[in-house]
Amino acid sequence: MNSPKAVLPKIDQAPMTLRDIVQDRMRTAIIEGHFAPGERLVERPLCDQLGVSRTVIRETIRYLEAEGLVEILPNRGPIVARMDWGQARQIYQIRRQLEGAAVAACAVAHGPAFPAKLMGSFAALQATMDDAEWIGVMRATTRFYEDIFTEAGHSIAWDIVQRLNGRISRLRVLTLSAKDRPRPGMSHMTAIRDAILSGDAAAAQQAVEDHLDDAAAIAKTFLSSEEKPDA
Amino acid sequence: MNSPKAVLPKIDQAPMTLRDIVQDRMRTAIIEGHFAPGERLVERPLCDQLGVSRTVIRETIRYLEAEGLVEILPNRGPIVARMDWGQARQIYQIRRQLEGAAVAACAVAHGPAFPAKLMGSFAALQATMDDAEWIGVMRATTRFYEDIFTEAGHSIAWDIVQRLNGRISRLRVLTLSAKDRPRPGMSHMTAIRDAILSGDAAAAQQAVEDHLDDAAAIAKTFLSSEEKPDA
DNA sequence: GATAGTCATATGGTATACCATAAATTCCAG
DNA sequence: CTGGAATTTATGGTATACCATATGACTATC
Repeated sequence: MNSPKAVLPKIDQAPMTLRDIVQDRMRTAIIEGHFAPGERLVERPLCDQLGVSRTVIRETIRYLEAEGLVEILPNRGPIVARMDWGQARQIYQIRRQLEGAAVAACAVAHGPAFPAKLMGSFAALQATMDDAEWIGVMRATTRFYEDIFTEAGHSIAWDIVQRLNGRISRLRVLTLSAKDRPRPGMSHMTAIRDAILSGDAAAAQQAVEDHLDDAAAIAKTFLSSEEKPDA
Repeated sequence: MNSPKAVLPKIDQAPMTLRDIVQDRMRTAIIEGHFAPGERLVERPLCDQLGVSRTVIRETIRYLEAEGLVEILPNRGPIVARMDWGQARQIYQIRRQLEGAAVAACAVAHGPAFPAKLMGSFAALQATMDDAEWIGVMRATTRFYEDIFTEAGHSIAWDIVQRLNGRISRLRVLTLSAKDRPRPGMSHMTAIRDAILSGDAAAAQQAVEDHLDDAAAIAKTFLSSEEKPDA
């Protein structure tokens, strides 16, 4: 009755409620920059655009508020969360700790099937580096790290890191498109991969920390220049 | 025209929307154990109990879902989030990193007014230790750590720690009421306080890690015994 | 003409009623 | 006793109405 190829690979798998769809759409819209930070998220226009009721929109906004992607101004309503260097600095610091621990744990504890898997997601990452699509690079980077966190068994830390990444997505885009540096992260990524595969936890952790220190430094220049045009 | 003393210090300060109140109530109800893990949270009864509309309840549940206190079963609805040792282990591990970093930063960077403040919240904590009210102990502990995180400027990490604490609140109660150990945490707390006030970052971090390793060990015995009655 | 007061509009917040679906339970027939 | 159908229950989803507040425009008075 259905398509002949899809026998029963996945019928539904995810009940995918309307809320989930809207959540996903709005989250990616914010992360990918279709809404600017500080921009108001007016309910009724969103209802029209997405074709859903206010209830769904409001529940979604609550969820994204808890995620830190949206903030509520008293008597004004929700806006896309803003970000200053003070917050970004903290986020990079936390990522440093969590990602460092994850790669270290992964380096010493990965199973026999893992190297092939990591090489795969690394190759995919490398492939995205050629085309200038930052969105593809970000997704491939996410998958690469997801493999590491999953193998390390750090699922909760991965959850936290993903949310933090959502909050600094704008900065990540800026650091990726820093053209003066020819694909800076790639050498760090290679170092991370090699250290993990060779079981060198300390080196892996060091590579992650170097990578994030770099990214934080770039992000700082951007944030400082754009948010302090007066000083 | 108004009260003569209050010229204009603060009129409202917190608009305190209904959602905020309900959120707070349900969060503390879950954290303080008035709802058991796995217990269903049926919307309409909650509406009656709290005297609010479904909208508020639903938005609150979305928020708590994002916080990890509530999970949604497909086609069943929300339940109080469950917890196994695998998750708890990760949470204690993350807390170890974040709290360790916070006390270390606080030790080396606290201002001149901070020692008095910390002594105050520590004294309050000590006072709660006498009466067996675990809820008071938990609140005092929270305030003690809040002072530290705030002074260290780690507000985002504090946010994360608080949410993680919410998810393991049941375990924290169990470790607190472990009667065989006569107030075990207090010596660690004293060590943390002294190390911070003397500016010894390494010692402070070590004390935190010892404390959390202890707590995790106790939690593990509880979780293993109650969740593996068959093995 | 400027200031102050009033009014209208837009938005957020809340409440309620309604429908569809899925799951569990109950009940009936074989 | 067993299998299946019908009912109940709860949720997801939607629409709508109402109120409070904030903002901006408009008007009236000095």
